[in-house]
Amino acid sequence: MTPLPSNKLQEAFSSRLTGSQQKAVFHLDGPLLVIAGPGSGKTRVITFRIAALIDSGVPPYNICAITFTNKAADEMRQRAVALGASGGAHISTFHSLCVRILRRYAAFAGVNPNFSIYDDSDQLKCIKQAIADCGFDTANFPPARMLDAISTLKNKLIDDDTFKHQADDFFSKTLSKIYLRYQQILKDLNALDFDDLLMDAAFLLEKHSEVRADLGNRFKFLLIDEYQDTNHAQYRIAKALASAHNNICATGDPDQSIYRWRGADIRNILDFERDWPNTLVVRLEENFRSTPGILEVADRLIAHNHSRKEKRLIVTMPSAGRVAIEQYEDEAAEALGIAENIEKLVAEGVTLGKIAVFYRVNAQSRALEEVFIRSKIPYQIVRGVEFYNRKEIRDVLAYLKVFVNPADRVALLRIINTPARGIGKTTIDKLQNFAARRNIGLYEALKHISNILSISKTTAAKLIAFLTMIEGFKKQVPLDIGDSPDIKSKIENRKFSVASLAELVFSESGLEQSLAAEGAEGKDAIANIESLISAAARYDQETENPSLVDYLQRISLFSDVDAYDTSAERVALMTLHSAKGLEFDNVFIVGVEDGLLPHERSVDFDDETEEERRLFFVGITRAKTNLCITFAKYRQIRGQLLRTVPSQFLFELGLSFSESTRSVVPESCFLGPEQGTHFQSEKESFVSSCLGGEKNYKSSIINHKLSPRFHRGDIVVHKKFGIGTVKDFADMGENSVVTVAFNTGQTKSLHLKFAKLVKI
DNA sequence: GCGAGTTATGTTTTT
DNA sequence: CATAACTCGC
Repeated sequence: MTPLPSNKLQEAFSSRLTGSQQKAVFHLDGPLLVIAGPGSGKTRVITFRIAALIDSGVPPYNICAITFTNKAADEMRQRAVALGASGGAHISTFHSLCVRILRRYAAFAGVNPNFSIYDDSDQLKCIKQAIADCGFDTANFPPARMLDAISTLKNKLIDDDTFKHQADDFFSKTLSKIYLRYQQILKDLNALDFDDLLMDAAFLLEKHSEVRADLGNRFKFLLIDEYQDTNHAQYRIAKALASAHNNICATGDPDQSIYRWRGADIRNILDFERDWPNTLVVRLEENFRSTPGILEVADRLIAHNHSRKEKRLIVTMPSAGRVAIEQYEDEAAEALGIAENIEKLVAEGVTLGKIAVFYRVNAQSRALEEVFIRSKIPYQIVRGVEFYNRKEIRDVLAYLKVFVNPADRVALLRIINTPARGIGKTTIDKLQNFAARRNIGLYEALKHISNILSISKTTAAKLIAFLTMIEGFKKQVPLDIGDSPDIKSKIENRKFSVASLAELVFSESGLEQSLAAEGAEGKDAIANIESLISAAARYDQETENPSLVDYLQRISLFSDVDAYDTSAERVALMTLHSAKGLEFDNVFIVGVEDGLLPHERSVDFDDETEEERRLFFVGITRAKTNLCITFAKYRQIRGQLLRTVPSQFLFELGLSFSESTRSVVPESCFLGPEQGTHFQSEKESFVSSCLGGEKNYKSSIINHKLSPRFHRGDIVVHKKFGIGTVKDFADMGENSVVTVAFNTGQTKSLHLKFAKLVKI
C-alpha cells in the first residue's frame, strides 16, 4: 500500500534535494517529523511531498496541508502546482480548516453555519457585558485579563462547563462564572471567537466518530508546517484527523517557537515521537539561506537558551555580505541611519523589495515611516488587519454581517445608528430591555417595535425605516446553501457578488452621504471603502461560488502578512513575529534595547526571556546576505524620552564596550566569523567596568550615568504639577520613586522613570 | 439625540 | 502618546 512516486519524478526531485531532504520527501507512508533549523527548506519539503504524493497516485483531494498563515498557504499552493502537481489539495491554516469543518458538520457541532467570527474588539464588548451580567466590576476584573485567561483555557480545550468543576479558588470561581456567561452570550449572538473555532472543531472531531472517520477518509495525508507553534487544541485536532491512518508529517524548529504566549505548546513537537510510534525523524541541519557571518551570530545568540537541545547551523553559503551593529542617538536618528543604509544599498544596485526592517512592537514603525516619507523611500507596512480595523470598513462589514447573521448583536448595535439616523442610547436601551424581557434577539425585537409602548411614534418610524432598509438589502443575499451540492446546482443560475452588495450598502445606507459631508477625513474614509469594494470584487472573481458568509468568515481570519505584497518594489516594515517564515537579502532589526527586545513584560521570567531570544533569532535568520542590527541611546516611549540600555542580547552576539566613548560600539561595528573568540572576555570586562563585579548591570548604568538623585528639601519642577518640594526619595535605580509636595497642595509619589522632574 | 471637547487610562507579540 | 470613555451644551 505504500505509494511511491514515479522514477521520473524521483530523479527530477533528487537533483534538487539533499540526501536528508529526499529521505523526508519520499517517506510517504507513516508518521514523519522534520526537525530543521532556519533556511533548511522545511516548507520546501512539504511542498515537494505534496507533489510527490500526487505523482504517486494519491488524489489531491486526499491531501491536507496546514500552514501558519493564509499567505504561506497561497504560496505553497502555487509552488506545488509549479512542481507539476495538479491543484485540489487542501492547503490552509488551522483556523480556516476549522471554519470549513464546523460549517460542513454544523449539525454535529451544534452551531449555526452562518456564525460570525469575533475578533478582539468584538470579544471585548462581549466580555464586558459578561462581567457586568455576573455583577462584577471591570475595575477588579479587567476585561482584557479575563479574555486572556479564557483564551488560555480554550487553547487547552477546557470548556466553560469543565472549568466550572475544577475552579476551586476565588479567582477561578469568578473566572468560571464570567466564562460561562461569556460563552452564553457568544452562543446567543451565534458568534465564535478565534479560540472557539479550534476548540469546537476539536470537540466535534473527538466526540463524533462518524465525523472523524469521514474526515480521515477525506484527508488521508496530513502535513503540518511550523509545528513548534501549535497549541494543545491544534494538537488534538491533528491527532484526531490522523487517527485513522497515522499519515502525519510535521515540520518545525523548537528554536523558532515564538507563540508560547498564545498557547503554543513546545511539547507538541518534543513529544511527537511518543505520540506517533514508528515516527521517522529527519533532521535538516544545513542552512541554504544565510551567509556564514549571519549564521555565526545567530548560533552564538541561541546558544544562550538553556532549555534547548543543542543544534548546529551548518553553513553552505559562501562568505559575503556583512553583519553590522549600529548605535544611534534616538529613534529618529536610527530611522535616518537606516534610510541612509538603504540608499547605499540601492546605489549598489539592490532593489527595495529585497530589504526589510523588523521591530518588536508596531508602534516603532512610526519613526521609520516618517523618515521614509521624507527620504522618498517606497515602503509597505505589513499590517493587514489594520485596514479591516478602520471604523468605516468595520461599519460596512457590520451591515453585511447582520444580513448573514441577524443574531450578531455587536454588528447590529454598530449600524443601528451609523450613520446617525436619530436612534439614540435611550431608544436602544428600551429596545434591549424589551428583547431581554421577551427573551428574543435584538433584531427580532425590531420587528415588534409597535409593542414597545415607551417608544414614541416618531422614533418607532425611524426604527421601522431602518428595519425595512435592512430587509431590503437582505433580499439581495441568496440563501446560504452550505456545502450540499444538490441544492447548490439549483440556485446556481445567478452568480452572487459581494462587491455589488457592499456597493449598494454603501450608497443606500446613507454612509456615503454622511462621509461625503465630513470633508477631508470623510474623503479618506470613502477611498478606503472603495478599496474594500475592489478587494471584494477580487474575491468575487477568484472564488468559484462567492458567498457572503464565506467572504465574511474569510476576512475575519486575515492575518498581517497576508497583506504583504511580495512583488512590490518597496521596503517591507513588519514586526519580528510577522517575519516568521520569510527571507530577505537585507535585513535591519531596530530597537534592540533592554525593555524592547527582550520586551519589558517578559524580563521577569527566564522562559519568557528565552522566547524573546528565539524571536530575535528568527529575525536574524531571515537575512540572506546583509544584516544590520541597530539600537538607540534614547527612545521616546509613551511620550516620554527615556535613556535606554542596550539589550543583553547584543552582548550575547559578542559586542564590545568602548571605555573611551562610554558607548557599546564606537559608531558602528562589524561582526564576522573571524572575530569569534574574543567576545566573551570583552563582555565580562564591560560589565565589570560598569559596576565592579555586580550582577545587575542594567540599573547600575542608569544610576551611574543618568538617574538624578533627589534629597529631602530639594525644590523641583514638574511638567504638569508645577513647583514642589521633595519629601522623600526612594533610590531604586531606574525604579526610583520621589514623593513631592507640590505648591498646588497635592502630594504625589512619582516614578522617576516616567515623571520629568527637574531640580532647581 | 448629538457632537465637541475633556479627562482618564493603559500600554507586546496575533490566528 | 493615543485612544476610550466621559461630560456638557445645544
